[in-house]
Amino acid sequence: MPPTESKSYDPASIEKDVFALWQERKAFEAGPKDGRDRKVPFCMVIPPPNVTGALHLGHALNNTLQDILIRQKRMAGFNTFWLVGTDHAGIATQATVEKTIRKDEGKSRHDLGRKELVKRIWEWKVKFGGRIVEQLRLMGCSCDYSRERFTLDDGCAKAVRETFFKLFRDGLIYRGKRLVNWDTQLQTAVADDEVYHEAVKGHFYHFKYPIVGERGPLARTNSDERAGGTPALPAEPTHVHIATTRPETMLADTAVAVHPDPAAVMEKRAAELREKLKEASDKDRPDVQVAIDDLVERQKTLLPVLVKLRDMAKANQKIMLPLMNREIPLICDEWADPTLGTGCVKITPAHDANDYEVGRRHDLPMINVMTPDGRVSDEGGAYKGMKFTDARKKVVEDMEALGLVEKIEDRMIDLGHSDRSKSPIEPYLSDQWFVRMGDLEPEHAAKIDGLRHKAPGLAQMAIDAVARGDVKFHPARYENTYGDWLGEKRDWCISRQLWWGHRIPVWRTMLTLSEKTWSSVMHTGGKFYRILSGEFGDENSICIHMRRAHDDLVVRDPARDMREYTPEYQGWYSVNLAFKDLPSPELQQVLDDSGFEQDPDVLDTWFSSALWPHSTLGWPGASAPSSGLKSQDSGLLSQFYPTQVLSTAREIITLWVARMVLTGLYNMGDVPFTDVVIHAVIQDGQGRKMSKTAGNGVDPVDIIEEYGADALRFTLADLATETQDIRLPVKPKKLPDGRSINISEKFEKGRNFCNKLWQASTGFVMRNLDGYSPKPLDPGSLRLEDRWILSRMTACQQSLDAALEKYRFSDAAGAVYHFMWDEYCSWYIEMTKSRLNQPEAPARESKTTPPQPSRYQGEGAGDRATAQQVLVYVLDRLLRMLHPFIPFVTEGIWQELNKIAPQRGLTILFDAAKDEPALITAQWSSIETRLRSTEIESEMDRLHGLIKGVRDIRADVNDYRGKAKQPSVRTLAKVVVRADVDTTHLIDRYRAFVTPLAGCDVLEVGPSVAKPAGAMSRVHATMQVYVPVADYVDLGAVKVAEQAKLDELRTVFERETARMSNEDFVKRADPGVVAQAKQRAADLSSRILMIEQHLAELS
RNA sequence: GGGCGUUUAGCUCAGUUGGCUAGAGCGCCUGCUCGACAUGCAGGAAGUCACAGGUUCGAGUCCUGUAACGCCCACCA
Repeated sequence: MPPTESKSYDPASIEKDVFALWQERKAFEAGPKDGRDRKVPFCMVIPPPNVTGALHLGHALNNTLQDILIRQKRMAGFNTFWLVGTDHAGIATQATVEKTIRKDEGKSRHDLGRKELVKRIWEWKVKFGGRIVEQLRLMGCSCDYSRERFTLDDGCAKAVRETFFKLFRDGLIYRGKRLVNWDTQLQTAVADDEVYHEAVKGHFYHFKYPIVGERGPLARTNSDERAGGTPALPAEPTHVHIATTRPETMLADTAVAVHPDPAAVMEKRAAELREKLKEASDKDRPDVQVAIDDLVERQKTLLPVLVKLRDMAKANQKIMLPLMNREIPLICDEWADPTLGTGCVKITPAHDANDYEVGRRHDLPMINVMTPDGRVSDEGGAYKGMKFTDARKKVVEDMEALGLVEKIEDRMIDLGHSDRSKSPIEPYLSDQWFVRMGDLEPEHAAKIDGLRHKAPGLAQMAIDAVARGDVKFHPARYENTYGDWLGEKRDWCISRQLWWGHRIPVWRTMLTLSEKTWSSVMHTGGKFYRILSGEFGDENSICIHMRRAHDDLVVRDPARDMREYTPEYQGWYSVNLAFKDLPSPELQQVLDDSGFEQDPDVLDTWFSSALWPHSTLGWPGASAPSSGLKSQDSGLLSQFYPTQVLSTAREIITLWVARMVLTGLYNMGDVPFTDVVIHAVIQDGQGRKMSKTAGNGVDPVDIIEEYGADALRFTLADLATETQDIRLPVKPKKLPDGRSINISEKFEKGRNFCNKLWQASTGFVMRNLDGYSPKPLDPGSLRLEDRWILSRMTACQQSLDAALEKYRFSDAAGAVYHFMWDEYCSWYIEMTKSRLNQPEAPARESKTTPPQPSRYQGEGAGDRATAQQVLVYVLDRLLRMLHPFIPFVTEGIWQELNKIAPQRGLTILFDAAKDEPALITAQWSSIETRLRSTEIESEMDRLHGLIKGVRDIRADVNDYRGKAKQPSVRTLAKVVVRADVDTTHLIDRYRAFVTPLAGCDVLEVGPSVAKPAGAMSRVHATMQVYVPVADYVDLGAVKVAEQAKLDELRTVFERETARMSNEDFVKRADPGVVAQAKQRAADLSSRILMIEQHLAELS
């Protein structure tokens, strides 16, 4: 693009070419061959997006931040590697493909079968799975696309098997009956965090269960008690009253519980409430009072009954479960809260998490009345086969028929729903695999190599790593989220009832051991024996786990521990075989013949993502020795593990970050990364989550089309503060093609910024380079403005580096934004214009002052060349600083600049510019502190003060003229500046750019120049600026303006003097602060004096 | 219920160990098509820093409490 025509920057015109250039140069690949010595590694792994997904704004933000980091490090000479890939995302992907198949072919997954479905999903993945990575390219993300990974690829599969095997062998994986959130539609267990709660309309059913025995209604023929009014039966309860929102689960009740000390609980609660009443606000008081009244009533009427029931429970009283006609015990358990409901609670261990715990405490049977598809199971008696929703109606009807329904209340119920299918969750007892997170017996823990730093368990090991500072969070507050969650040490359910994913590498069967079966199973010739004997591998590749059904006797090494038959081995065993490697065909045959079947479940997607940092770098290696489980060096692994930075959203700190730390330590003996950057969540303008369904989301690809990739990136970086949420006002926009998209005006900031840079570079700098030839310069040959911009440039570089160091992206973007716009464009470029426009003419010598020995030379021939040289040099440095944020436009400009001005050093200050054909791998600037000069900056501030003062007066003048409907004044005829000698020299020397920038024809300056009549003034500490304005406005207006100025200053002055007259302030404040205040007060006072004088003269 | 966070200009947000007259971008107002840029230039108005106390010479900043909002976790027979 030749710098001839003047038009706005068009991102689309260069983004594609620039990206191709980067790829051609293989700039993204780890260890780029660019001749630079890149020894120090810098590695990040991308949080793998779901392979089904499309880029959303959260991804855009996160990947912008990562790309900023990696680009900066690449320029700084690190051997950078940004690993990219996608996640197979079990449920999401399977659901997506199942849905298409159902729509297109009307078939379910069961119609297709497991093998076929998995094949179809792979086909789908190959065809559509590349979308999100393509979108990363659109954004300009400099990932190493040549090493793209997938959590279900062979390398990851190998890592998964190895990890599973190790955990299994170490006794950290177990299979147990546990309550899970069951999604009856997808027929899979759903993790707690995949469940959302939603209030739905429901009912609260009060049932009566008859008490068995002499006192109960089953003995007496009649029961006429009603709970309303006075209780007739403190002594003789005949029924237990329970309340439930899920009546159908009563089919699985195995007890009813009452609290062991109801009186105490009620009293304690009452005391709490009375305490609360004392401190309650007026608003809350009535509610608290109601609660107290309720409780008092309960103590009167309900407590005697509960005490009685408690005693009966202690006497092993039985209850008859209606409908099922099953005797169940009345038990004492603290779970039954006497202040809630009826004070008694039905216990359904197989269908409720709390009841499950109660069941375990009291050794109750666990009866599961639900089938995987949400129907009543064989255990449900007459209700067998009914859908749960239908069973509910029928149960209530039947209870009513028996007269056992006390009442039915309407109630809102907060019900768990599956994130995926949106169907209600059923707590369900099912067989699942778990990773043990809690602390182990010390002897057990000591035997596990993977538990580093003498950790007692997996969770604690990961907690300690952060506590030690091996992993740091930014912002630091997220360490709490991490630590709190891990601190619960809840076991991790890793099995999913899906077909898409890493299948659990365990083969299972049941064996009967008896004298009769012994030899055929365990002995020579027995098929199982071939496995036991080590024919297919030793304990480092096969782990055998036997558990006897009736007493949970565990045999870990049957080959060693069960050599000969003894009667004590008799029993039913469940046998689990875990293999580190996929079974060979021969072994597979043996497994088939011996009745082993592979577990049908797949692993939680997070299991493979947890390994992402090391599995993608090559762990466990092509031929990991099966013995030591030491990682085989794959090159990448030793070079890049541990990685440096992980950037992600806070919602997966627990699900993902914590588990990566855990498996990293367990498998590698070291944390997977040293720094975790947690970015904010982008919400819409009302603070709502962006979502497809709500239609309030912004598609980054739309933004790229509308504003350009750089605009997207810059704006996001600019927004990336340390807050937890970012609001982004969203606006719909209709496109010419009729499509409607969401945009946000926020992105205009980024677009405008890129355009500004483009205009300054191609429209100004490059167009003013004729005759450009860099030559050695020393600081003394530079003019004030040259030294000033170099000083400011250095300041910018300092702020930028410091901000990036601390992952403060918004500060980093802001620093470069203001340097480029306010200092380089608004001041420096403007200041060079007079030099560039008058190539041969030396700067005029002052007429009012004799020539001084100048501190700033170069005001003559060659000045133009110097201006060009500095202009180009600063642009060069600016492009380097901006490149991580807005890579496309900066690279585009760099390429043009290379053609026009390939050499761009300040030769004496720096080595001759190296040949840097691409900005992406150009060198990051080091900070040259000797270029920084606060003295220069403050001198320039004085000149800026003068220029702003004159502009200010002109704006005032035009304001008054506008009101009088007179044309505005562009250039003032004359400006008079009275200043001290030093300032006079300064201004005089630089009048060449002061006059045009201020906008005046004549500039008079001197320590004692005559003050013009009828002038507006601006006063500073070292100068007074007077602009005669009688020709433009009437003096009344001037007086008004001056008076306003005066009033403003007086207010501030009063505040300042009040402070100064405060003895305590003078005595106690930091001396520097006091001195500052003194100076300020003196300043103000002299300015006030000058304005007062000026006003007096005007009158 | 537990934890974390937010509350500063009309909007979106900065404001680091307490100390310049509390800032930026957008929007608004005034004026500018003068040779990079109207996606621009010059200037301006606009704030009881949520509220109430406290500590301090001094509080947007620290402490206590209150209110509203948001997020995460747990739980709700």
